[in-house]
Amino acid sequence: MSQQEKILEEFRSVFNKLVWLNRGEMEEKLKGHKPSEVHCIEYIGKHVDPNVTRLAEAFYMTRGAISKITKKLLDKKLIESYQGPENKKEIYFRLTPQGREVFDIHENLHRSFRGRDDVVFEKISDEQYKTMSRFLDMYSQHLDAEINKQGIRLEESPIVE
Amino acid sequence: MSQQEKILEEFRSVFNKLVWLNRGEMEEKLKGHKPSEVHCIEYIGKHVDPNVTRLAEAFYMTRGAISKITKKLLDKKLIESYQGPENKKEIYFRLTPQGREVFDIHENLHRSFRGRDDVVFEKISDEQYKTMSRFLDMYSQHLDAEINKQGIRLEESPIVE
DNA sequence: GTTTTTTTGTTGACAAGGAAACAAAAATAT
DNA sequence: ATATTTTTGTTTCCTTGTCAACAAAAAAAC
Repeated sequence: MSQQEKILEEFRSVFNKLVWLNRGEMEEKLKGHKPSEVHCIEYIGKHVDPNVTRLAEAFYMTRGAISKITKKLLDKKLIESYQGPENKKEIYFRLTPQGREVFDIHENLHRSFRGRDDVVFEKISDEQYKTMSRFLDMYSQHLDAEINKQGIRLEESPIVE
Repeated sequence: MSQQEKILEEFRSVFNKLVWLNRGEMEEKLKGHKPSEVHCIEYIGKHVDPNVTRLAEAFYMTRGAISKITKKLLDKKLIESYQGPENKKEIYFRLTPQGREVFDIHENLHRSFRGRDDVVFEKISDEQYKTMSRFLDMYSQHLDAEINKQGIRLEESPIVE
């Protein structure tokens, strides 16, 4: 196995563990709310004039899927919708007081997760941070370029009728 | 945003891009086979006497889900099942020649993905590798310990009737 | 050796999310 | 100004995976 594969595999493993570990506590403290619902609440609480389309883009999900989630949140009175006077098409969301409660619980959980893992991050020097950050930036840029190539290639082979 | 959150966010972003980018080509080259099916084929091709339970554990999925996937693969004649003489309960899988073809295509794709990203990894020095690897190891161990705590806590609160 | 418990694989009911079709509104072209 | 195209949100149908219940086999307890 190459160094490349080893590093990526380790990333993946750490991520899986992190997700698995956090989900347990999440489910316990936020019983009755699905992860995707909490996710939406978090986004709505942190952005101005969020709508179905923004949420979909942020989560790499379809508008249809988000539409269903926000509908459930509206039914539960955790969010409410509003519109601007100059646009009758876009529908924005804001948290209700009950939604804000869920939002706060979630934020506190995140803080506690961060605290739990502090011991690890304290041992990282600034230089080590920089090394990793630089690597991730490089990789990210490289992938952006490759995604761009893909995009162009797709456009270059249009459906002919 | 703390350094901790920043690094994790960058990890997540790189991963999303990687998945997104690779999936495109995968779907193109392995048309007619779902990602989860290919995933199972890969595992079956690389392990001895794989069964539903092993696959489920490897992918963090339920046995039910795996059972359905392997059923589809059996119908497509990409895998076949066999049993040992001393055990009438466990059912193992192996690739058919057709399944082997899919396996090989998948392996080649992986090689090409690796080649595509070589430019990035070539720029990483051995020390930088070590830094990242050490960090990931530490984090991984820390999470294992935390998961253990969770496990114990769960066992300590049995359902009383 | 018999009984109980655990493991293994399968199935059916259910929920989540994607794809596509759609209507209404907005933006753009002409 | 009008016609066309794009954007936005919703709904329906379909696929995938989870959960719970189950039967058969194996393992463990007694």
